[in-house]
Amino acid sequence: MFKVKKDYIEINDLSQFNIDQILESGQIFSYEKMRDYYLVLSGNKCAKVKKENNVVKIFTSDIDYFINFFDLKSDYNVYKKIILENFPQFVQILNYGYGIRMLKQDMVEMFVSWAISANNNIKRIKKSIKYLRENAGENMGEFYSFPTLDKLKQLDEKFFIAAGCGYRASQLVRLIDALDFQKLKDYYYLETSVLKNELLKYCGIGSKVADCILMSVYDKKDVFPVDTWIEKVYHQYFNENEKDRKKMRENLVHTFQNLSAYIQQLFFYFKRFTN
DNA sequence: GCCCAGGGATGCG
DNA sequence: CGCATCCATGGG
Repeated sequence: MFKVKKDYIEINDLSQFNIDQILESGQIFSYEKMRDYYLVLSGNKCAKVKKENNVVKIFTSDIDYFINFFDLKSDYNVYKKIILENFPQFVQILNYGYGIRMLKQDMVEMFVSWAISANNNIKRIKKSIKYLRENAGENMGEFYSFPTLDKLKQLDEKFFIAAGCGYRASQLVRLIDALDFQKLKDYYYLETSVLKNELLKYCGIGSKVADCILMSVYDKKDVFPVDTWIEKVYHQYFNENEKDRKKMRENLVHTFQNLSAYIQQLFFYFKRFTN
């Protein structure tokens, strides 16, 4: 699947790694398409992802971090095979996002980013997070780091309004005020449902945002964030009359179990870019 | 002008 | 618990 070189990671199995699909599947907001590579940011780290002939090269100064970030030790062709065996009706959706992988991202950045994402669109979300990086982060040369938690705690409501966060600005201040780094790390030991109840206590984190944090930070597989796009998929493939997102989520997790988070990304990517 | 975007907080029963 | 209403902002 991959080889570690001196200053980059070489991906040689492109049947389960497509950087365009990974970045456009809506799980990451901090990245930029440059002339001949992608600049991928996570917290205070960065990687340059270059497509070459039959390989993709990930240039970074922190190879171990991005091996984990891109989940390179997992074999997604195994996941895809299991999905095809059990749910052959989704072969088209699976083929469409064949190169998607589940990113393991920066903790604080995800709490803030997913809170900003509520009732928002990806273009505006990216713009706000870029503003946070460039106006409260550290200049790292080629990019700006995501602000540290200490720095975030110094920011006021006005700052988040200037960042384009709209009415979420006051929620963000309350959320950030309540965040405690050690407590967030201790959450790793909690089971999905227990942790979700903890996350729901924070201002700005409801059921959907909690599910996104569970999968992008805490590596939970048995969550299925239901947004407007998943709602459309649900109406198309499951029940066209269902309007209760909670019932959709419960049924989807019950159906897909530990493949839920991955299939959710596939569904989202498919619905967003077809028809 | 309306509708939509990776929904959530609040209040009311 | 369920349910309705309101919420900034920019693009279509």
